[in-house]
Amino acid sequence: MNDDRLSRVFSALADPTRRDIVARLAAGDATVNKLAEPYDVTLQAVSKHLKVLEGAGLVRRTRDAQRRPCHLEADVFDLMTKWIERYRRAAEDRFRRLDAVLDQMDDSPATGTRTEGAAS
Amino acid sequence: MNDDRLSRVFSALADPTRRDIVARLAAGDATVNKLAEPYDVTLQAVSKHLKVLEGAGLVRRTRDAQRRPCHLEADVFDLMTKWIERYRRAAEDRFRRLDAVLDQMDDSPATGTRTEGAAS
DNA sequence: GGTCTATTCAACCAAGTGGTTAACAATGTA
DNA sequence: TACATTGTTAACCACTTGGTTGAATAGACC
Repeated sequence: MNDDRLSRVFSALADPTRRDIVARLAAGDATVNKLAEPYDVTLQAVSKHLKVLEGAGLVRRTRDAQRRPCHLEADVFDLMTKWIERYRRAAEDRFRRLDAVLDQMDDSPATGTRTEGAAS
Repeated sequence: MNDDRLSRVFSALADPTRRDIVARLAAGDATVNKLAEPYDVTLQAVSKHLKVLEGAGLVRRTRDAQRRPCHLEADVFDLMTKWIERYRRAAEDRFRRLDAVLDQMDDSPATGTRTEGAAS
């Protein structure tokens, strides 16, 4: 289910710590310890965050001896931007159409054509 | 705090029902009852969802007698896309740089220049 | 084998979330 | 005024979440 995936991605990014992790991973791969350093939560908490990010497909973890380097998976961003852009564009188009209608009303204000709830 | 706002937006869109509401509002304003129709949850649940969307700045509610028409606020999408695009681009750039490094390594495989953890 | 390092798993806890039902508020209508 | 419509608020419940501590796993090093 694509819907579920989108939910997991948005949910994962709803947490500031996780967004910060993503931001830092955008600059380069890093281990769990390295990632946990700046935050004043336990290593286990960060490990959990990474599991969430991995579950959302935002992060991939490889192996390097005991280390578990984390890598940002940029592809998933597409899923989000596509969803967002789709509805943003729809909303903006509708807004423009409304503007056009209002302009037209200004041009000929006596036609009596009401546009109440016109945006179907 | 901008951080907090971003958290609320992502969190709001993490729910499929709320995303669906946004999708439908992109096609045009609607009342709470109208919005609640297709879902098999109570009106109160939908009302709560709308409150969350309003809190995230995704929806604005006006007044029309007893009715409370909901309107999609497209501006907030910018906040998300900006955040997403920023890190997507960083990740992709880094990916391209890595490609370039690997290409160069193919060209001259005997230079001995290791690139372990090079993406600082 | 023993130990250090890196990371995860398990059990627990307080707070938050999505849902419910029941009651309330506000506005139009007979 | 009484009633119907539209929607919110309040109290509650099951489940999830982000955090903790403590124990376990896995590989490197001596």
